[in-house]
Amino acid sequence: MVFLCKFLPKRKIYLEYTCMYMYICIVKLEQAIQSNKFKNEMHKASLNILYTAWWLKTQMSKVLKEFGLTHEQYNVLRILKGKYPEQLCVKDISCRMIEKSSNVPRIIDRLVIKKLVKRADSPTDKRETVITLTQAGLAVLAASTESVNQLMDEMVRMENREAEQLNVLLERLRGAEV
Amino acid sequence: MVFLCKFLPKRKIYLEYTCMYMYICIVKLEQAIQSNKFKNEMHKASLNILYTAWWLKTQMSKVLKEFGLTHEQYNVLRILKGKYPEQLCVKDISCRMIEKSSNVPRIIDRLVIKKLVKRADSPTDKRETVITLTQAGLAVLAASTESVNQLMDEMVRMENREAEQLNVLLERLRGAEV
DNA sequence: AATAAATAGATGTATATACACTTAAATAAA
DNA sequence: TTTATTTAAGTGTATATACATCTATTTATT
Repeated sequence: MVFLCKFLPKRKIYLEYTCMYMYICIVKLEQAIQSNKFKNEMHKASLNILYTAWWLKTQMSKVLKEFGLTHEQYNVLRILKGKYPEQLCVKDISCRMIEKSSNVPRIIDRLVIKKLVKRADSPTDKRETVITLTQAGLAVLAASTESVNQLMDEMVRMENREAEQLNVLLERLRGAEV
Repeated sequence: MVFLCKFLPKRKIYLEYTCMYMYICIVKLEQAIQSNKFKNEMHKASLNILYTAWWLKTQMSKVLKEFGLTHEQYNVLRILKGKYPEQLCVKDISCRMIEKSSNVPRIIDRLVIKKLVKRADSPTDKRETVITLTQAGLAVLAASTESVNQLMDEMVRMENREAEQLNVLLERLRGAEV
């Protein structure tokens, strides 16, 4: 059972939980945002996507925190791993970020301080900086990825077929542009 | 056609677009994050949800910016409207936020400065503050909601049946906890 | 009634997002 | 070859998130 709450109440007769401490296992959107006034199913779906993304991020961040990583720092490390041992410049990382408007130079600043990545000038283009994973970065990434995968396995029990269908629908949603 | 880019290039032979200016109409996740290494369909689905949420927020924020609102400020206004003319305390708003960890007191600070909401002490509980929409708040909300709805109609062409199915799958995902 | 526990809201700090802007370098066009 | 355009990375500012902590107040328990 996964909780968002910091503590379980000591009293026999509980007071109301504040929303911050409320169980994260609430499933229904209507209950999570305490509203059932949706313009239509598409409106509900957009709120559902935003809520599910928050839910996923919150769960993952709890695990990543044990490794001193934020969700975004983890994303940068994974991108670097994807091409390892090749080096990537800041732009290459930005392009691969899930949230495109992330400020990659500053995320890298923090990873450099923790000695998980190294910055160097590019030999081919003097405007560029190239980023490399350090051995420490590789180790932290491996350990945290294992924990994240374990969390996902515990948390989400979805049929492969259902996940496939979800992927189709999400791309259908984004692609519906005319 | 919706762009993320600030400008269209003046040159005949274009240089590469930087990722920040790249078209937002990329549909395929593989292309958007330039990776096709997914552990399984569920892993891909989780990235797809995070990316789609970012995409939705980015699109909506562009519209809301014309009204001087952030996505979160808009969410607070909508929640207040949902119970209008009833007043809500900060906790009631927090519970209804899509992103539960939002810091509602500070979002309200900014809405108060813009005179879109009013703060007052609760008569029944001295710890509480009650928040009310002002006439200006109602007006800005009505206008911005119209624009947002219009955007959604233009942007997303999804069958009602598909949106329903998407809602089922998202709740299935969150509810799959054991 | 006195005390312990919990709540409501606010505040402080580190990190991240959104967006505008700057500088140096690279590239296309004149 | 000179100039205009574009790119890469970084910086500054306002806002938001994540999380811990504080104070006043309310509620349950003793």
